[in-house]
Amino acid sequence: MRKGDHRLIQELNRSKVLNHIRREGPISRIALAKQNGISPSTVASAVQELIKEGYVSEIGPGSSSGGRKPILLRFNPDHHHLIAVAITNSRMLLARMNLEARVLAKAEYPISGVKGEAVAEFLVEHLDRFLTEDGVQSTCIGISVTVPGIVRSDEGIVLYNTKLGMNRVPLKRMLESRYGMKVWLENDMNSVVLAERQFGKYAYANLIYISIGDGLGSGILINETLLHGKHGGAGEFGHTSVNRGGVRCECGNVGCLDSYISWMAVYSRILTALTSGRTTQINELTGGDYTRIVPEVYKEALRRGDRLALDINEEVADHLGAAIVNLINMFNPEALVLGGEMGRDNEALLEKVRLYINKHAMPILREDLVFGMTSLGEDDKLIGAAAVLLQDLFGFSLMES
Amino acid sequence: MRKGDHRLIQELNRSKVLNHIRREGPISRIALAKQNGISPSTVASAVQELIKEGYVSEIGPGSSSGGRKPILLRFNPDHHHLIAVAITNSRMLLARMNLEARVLAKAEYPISGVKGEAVAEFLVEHLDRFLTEDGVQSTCIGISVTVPGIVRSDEGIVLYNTKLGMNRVPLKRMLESRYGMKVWLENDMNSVVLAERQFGKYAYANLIYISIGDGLGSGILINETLLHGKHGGAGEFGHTSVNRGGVRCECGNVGCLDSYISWMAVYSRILTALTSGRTTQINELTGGDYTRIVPEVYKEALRRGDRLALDINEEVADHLGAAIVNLINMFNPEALVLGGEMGRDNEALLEKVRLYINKHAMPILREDLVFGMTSLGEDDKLIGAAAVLLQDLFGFSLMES
DNA sequence: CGACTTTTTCCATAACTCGAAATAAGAAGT
DNA sequence: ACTTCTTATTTCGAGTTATGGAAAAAGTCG
Repeated sequence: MRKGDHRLIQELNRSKVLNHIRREGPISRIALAKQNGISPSTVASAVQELIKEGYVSEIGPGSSSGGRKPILLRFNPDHHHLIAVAITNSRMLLARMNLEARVLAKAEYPISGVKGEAVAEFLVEHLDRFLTEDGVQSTCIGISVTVPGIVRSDEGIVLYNTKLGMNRVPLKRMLESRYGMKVWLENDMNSVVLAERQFGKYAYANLIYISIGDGLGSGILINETLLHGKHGGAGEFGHTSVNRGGVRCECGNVGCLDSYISWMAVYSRILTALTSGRTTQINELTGGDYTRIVPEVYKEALRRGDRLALDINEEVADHLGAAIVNLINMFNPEALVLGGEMGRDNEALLEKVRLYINKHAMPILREDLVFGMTSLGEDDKLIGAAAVLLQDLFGFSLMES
Repeated sequence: MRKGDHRLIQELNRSKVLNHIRREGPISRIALAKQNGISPSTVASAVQELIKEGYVSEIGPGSSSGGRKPILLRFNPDHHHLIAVAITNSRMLLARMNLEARVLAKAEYPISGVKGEAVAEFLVEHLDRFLTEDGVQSTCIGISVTVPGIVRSDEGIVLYNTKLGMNRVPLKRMLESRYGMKVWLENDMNSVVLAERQFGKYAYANLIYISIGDGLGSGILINETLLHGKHGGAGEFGHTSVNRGGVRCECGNVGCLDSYISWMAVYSRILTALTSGRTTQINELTGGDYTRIVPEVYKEALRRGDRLALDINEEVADHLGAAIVNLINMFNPEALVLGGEMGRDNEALLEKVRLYINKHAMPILREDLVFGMTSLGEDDKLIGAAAVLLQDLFGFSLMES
């Protein structure tokens, strides 16, 4: 924990002023002073420094009620930029973003056959090219990387990722020594829940994000802070056992939620139905080509009211609902967000799960619970990477250094 | 959030010094300065104040390696005291305790037939008498109360407790206005997990306490901070559903863990076995008197290797094990502690659950996981109440005031 | 145009930490 | 017993930062 010295009070006040401008701006110096309980002189000197560093700009006079017009200040998101990297199990996204998590430039590369340490090499190779682009005026704050799997964000190590075959890869150290910039590393689900809070429509301090894709993952925010657990392994929602008599999972447990409601589970149920000759609109949507059955097709079938899709959806919703009610009882969150390839835009699923929650969760815990669909677009993991960096850049903690 | 001013840095340094003496003392001023990165002069002035207030005492010279002997300082737990109140569903405990959570004086009253607002009156009545005891020299810091049920500790309100019939009782406000002292209020399980960390043998920042008694409860510590959730309703471990086809629980869910492994569930299974004529040592232990079947008897039967008790234990361990593995996957804790009437000293259960964990939890999450029995005695909830107060008294937070 | 308001800037002051020096007290060698 | 060295504590001046009040700047309103 930090000690108390003059640097501490100055950094704290600076951080309070900057975040207030970020969130409530445009705003005048005097309003900043009043709303934060800091004296006008202190605000003035903090603002002076922030302007010099390019984080804040004066945008001209505001309106007055009989006196000097205030000089309004706003956060300036474009004087600096950051590099966001989102690694998924199938592709790698690179982006240059501004301090409001807007994508300024983007590149995407499929990862196929690249495993283990080679993933880091693959990243470095493409990042080299991406970073040497011309015409970038603003200064770069650093690189923020999100990866699926178990990540020790404090040490910057990818501890464990089956599909990419990564095992104790010290990605942060590798990138920092190569590029001489500060590097952040975080689990992808964790990054997205931060992003939903900061840049989405879920500005809650106790927020849970649930992603249904080829696996099932979650990111959990408690008192504005990510739940990491001892090794960064918290939030393994997909390996919650929902059936003690179920099949053994690679994680060691039995009847894992993952094996009931991930895309793989849905896909195999569709295949079983198709091979047993059941009629479904999925056939028309794909022209009978099994390889063209993807989450989008399934969701389209749902929207069209296809019986098979609806049946599967019902089953998924039941399992998911039960698991989510357990989450609600354990965490008492303010809001729950559904996302991932299977969750996104899947209104049918959202509604079914909502019904389950209303029927089974404790009234006091669900009455004012917000339950909704992800509000970030397809760049969610890039925005997540940015959110991780920005939370650290603008946040204030007694723990650091 | 607090602003940065001179008071902040002084309070922070004072808090660092005091806690360092509390945890590492006896210790000299110079060692405090070195280990905290604070200058000797600052330490000296902080210590001077702490001595004046009675929190710290000089205990004489330590040993030297060729120079002036250091003056050792120790935490003085007896210059102040606090009042701890533990309300359970069946009785009320009052105690005067010192700042090391040692019980100095204790009283116990059965609560029978007292419900709702009357519980508060009952408390006040006995507390009046307890507080007017003679011979108390040290100054009283305040009153700390623990209650089962859903508690809004920030607002000091007992939101909800079925068995005591309490509903939105503003206990903190009531006691503060009557006694003119600061009052703390916390859920009982939460208080105990704090106590296990501070005064028990589980000094982990990420700790989960599980209590099996007439109900099933948990207290969860994340990064040294209690998990409260939005309304203080987090940690309702007993209402985790483990069987979607199970019986409906009063909480609204189905197949709650509570209905499988609480004392009520065990008791009813014993009764069923007895009435169906099964032979068991429980008969000998109770002389056939069903009303004398209590958790202690069941645990004694277990120790004696009674077949029925062992069978029930196996079943309980299976359910509990599955639920705990889910906890491990969600929280990735450093340590898990088992307590409560059914858990305490129940080595058979501990071992069975440990086996289940080793078989089903993800290796990376369980390898260095500590799983053990509660280390606090029967005063656990009183020590818990003290821990809640002391955490707030000695801890430092940017949030307060 | 003058009186009044509101915002911003400037400056002397107070509070606190820090580092160096002074003081205190004991250890070790002669 | 005396000197020298080592370590701990205290003292004091310097440095840093917030603060409150005064002054300046820039409006509004009649």
